[in-house]
Amino acid sequence: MYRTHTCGELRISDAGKVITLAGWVQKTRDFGGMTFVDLRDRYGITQLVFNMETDAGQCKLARELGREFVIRATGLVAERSNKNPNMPTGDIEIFVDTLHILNPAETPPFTIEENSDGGDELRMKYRYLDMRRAPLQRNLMLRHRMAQSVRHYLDLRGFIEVETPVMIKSTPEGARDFVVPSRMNQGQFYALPQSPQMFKQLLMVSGYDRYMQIVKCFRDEDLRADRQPEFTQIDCEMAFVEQDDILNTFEGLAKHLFKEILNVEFPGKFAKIPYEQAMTEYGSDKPDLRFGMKITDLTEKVVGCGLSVMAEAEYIGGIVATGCADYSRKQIDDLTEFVKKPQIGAKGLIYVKYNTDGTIKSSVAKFFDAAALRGWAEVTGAKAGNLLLILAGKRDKTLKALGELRLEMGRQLNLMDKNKYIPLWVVDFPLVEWDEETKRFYAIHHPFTAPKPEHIPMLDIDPGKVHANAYDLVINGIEIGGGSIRIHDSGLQKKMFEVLGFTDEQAQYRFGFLMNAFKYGAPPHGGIAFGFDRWVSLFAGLNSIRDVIAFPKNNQGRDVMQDSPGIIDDEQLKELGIRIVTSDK
RNA sequence: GGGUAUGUAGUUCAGUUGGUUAGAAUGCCGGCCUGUCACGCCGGAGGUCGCGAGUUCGAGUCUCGUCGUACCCGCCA
Repeated sequence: MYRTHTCGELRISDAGKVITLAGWVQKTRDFGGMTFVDLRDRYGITQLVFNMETDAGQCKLARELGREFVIRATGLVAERSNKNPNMPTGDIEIFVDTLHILNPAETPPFTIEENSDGGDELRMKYRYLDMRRAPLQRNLMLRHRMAQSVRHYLDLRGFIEVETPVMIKSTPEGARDFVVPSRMNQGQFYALPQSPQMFKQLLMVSGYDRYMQIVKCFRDEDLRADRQPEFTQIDCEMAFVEQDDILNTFEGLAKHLFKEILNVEFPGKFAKIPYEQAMTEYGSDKPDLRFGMKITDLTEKVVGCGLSVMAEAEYIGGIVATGCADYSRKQIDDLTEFVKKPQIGAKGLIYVKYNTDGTIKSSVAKFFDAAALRGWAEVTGAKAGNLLLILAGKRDKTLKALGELRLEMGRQLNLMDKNKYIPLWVVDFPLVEWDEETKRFYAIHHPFTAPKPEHIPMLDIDPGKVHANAYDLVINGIEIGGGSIRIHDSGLQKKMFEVLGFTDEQAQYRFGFLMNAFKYGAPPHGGIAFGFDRWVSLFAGLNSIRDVIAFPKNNQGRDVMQDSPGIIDDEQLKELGIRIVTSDK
C-alpha cells in the first residue's frame, strides 16, 4: 500500500503516530526556510510541513513541487502551533521525513478548487481534472448513495434487478433511435433502447412480478440542460397491481430517498392532480407547487367588451402577483417582452394594478369601468397592492404562456425556495394526441398504456377524449418519473394499434413478439421509470444534469474531451457494408 | 428548423464615440522570506482580440458570412 491513512481522517488524537499519506499537491506555501504543502485526496486535505533547519534535503525537494504533483509523504503527526479552525484536519500537520514524487504534473489549465476559475467549456474538455474538485466528487457520491438506497429499498420489497439488452430492434414510435449497424447481418441495424419498456413487460409475462433496473437509455433527440442523449432511469415494473398500488409503492420509495438522503419527511400523501386541472390552474403538466399564483379563467368576464383582442379571444386568463402593484412602466414592459418572445408566443400583456390607495390602473381602463375591474379582482382574488397579469388567445397556447409567466413571476419574487420540496402525482393524462401534420393519433405515453376502463368504449368514438391509466411524479416543476398501467389484453392492444393507425402487418412487424407473448398468459401489470440524473440533480440543488454525470455530452451531443462522435476507417465501413453519402445543405 | 446570449493573456474578465504601444486580477517563471493556510514583498514572461471577407486613412470595436459554446422553443417521457 502506498498509504496508511487518507488525507481527510487524521485528527489531534492521532498526534505522535508515524503515518504515510499519498495524494495530489493542492498548493505549496514556500517561506524559504520552511514550506507548507496542502495534500489532497477525495477524503480531504492535510497539511505537510518541511523545515530547512531540520531537513534541508526534503525541504528543498518540497520547494520543487507544483500543483497536482502526485506524491507520497511519510512523517510524524503533530499538533499545530497555529491551528486552522476552517478545516477538519486543521489541528494537525505532518512533519515529513520522507517525500516521494510519484509523478510530476503539468500545471492544470484551471484551479482544482471548490470554486474553480475555469469556465464550463474548459472544464468539460479536461473533465478528469474537473472531477478532482470537491463539488463534482460530492455529486457523484450523492449519485452513488441514491443508487444504493434505491436498490436497498426495492430489494427489501421483493424487486429483483434484471439486465435487459442494449442492442435491440428499432421501434419507430416515440423518440428517434440511435442505431448500431450489424456486420454479420449487412444492411440491418440494432437500435439502442429508448427504455427497456417491452422487455420489462415480457419479464412480467415471465413471472418476475417485481422488476427493477438502474439502466442506461438512449434517445436521439435535441438536448437541453436536463436532457442527455444517454441517460439513466430507475426502471420498474410490477404485476398484479392497479394504479394505486404503484403510486403507493413508489411514493414510498420517494419518501425513503428524501428521508435517507436529505432528511426531509413528508407526513401526508402526495397530492394527486388530474392533467386537465394542472393545465388549467398552472398552465403546465408539471406544475411547481412551491408557490400558488394559480391561473384564473376570465373568459366569461369580458364577453362583449369593446376590445377586440379580448372579445375575440377563445380564452382569457390571468395570474395575480402579490405586492407588484407598484411595478414600474419598465418592469411591465419587460414582462410584456418576456411573454412576446417567440418561445412564449403571446401577442401582448394586459395588466391591472390594484393600488394600495384603492385606485386601479390598467392598460385596458378605456374598455372597462372600475366596477368591471373590481369584478376581476373578486374572481382572481386580487387584493390591494396586487398586480393582475392577463393573456388572451387560443386556449392551450395561452394557458402554457400563463404557465411560463407564472414561473417567471415566481423567479422574480423568489418564491422557488431550493430547500423546499413539493412532490405530487399528475394523473389522468390523455391517452392519445392528434397530429395535424401526419393526420393520425400518437400515443402520449407509449402504445402499451392502458386506457381508463370506463373510457374504453370511447376509443371508437372520440379517442382524443380517452384518459390513460398513466401518471407522472413531479417535484418542484421537474418531471422526475412517469409510468402507466399497461394493456395486458391482446384484443385491447389490437384496438389501440388501430387507433394509432397501424396496420396488422406493421403492428406484427414492430411489436409482434410482445403481442404473441400476451397470448400465453400475461398478468395485469404496470410500472414506472424515474429520470435518475434529474432526481440526483434535484437533490444536489443543480439545474443541469451534467454535473451529476461523470462524462456528459454537450448541447450537440458531443463529448468534447474525447471529441466524439468521430469518423471511422473506410475499412470499418466496408466491413459493415456502409457507404457515407454527404448531404449538401 | 427557430429564438437569445457569448467568444480578448494559461484562466476569469474589462476595453468608452472606430484613433498612439490592447489592460486588470489570478495563474505561471525568477528572487527574498521560519507559522502559512486567499501567505507576503520585488521582478519577469505571456495576445492569430474564434476564423474569413468587407466598410474605412485607420477595426478588438461597425457590416456580412462562418465556426464553437450556453440557455430556450419545436422535438423528446
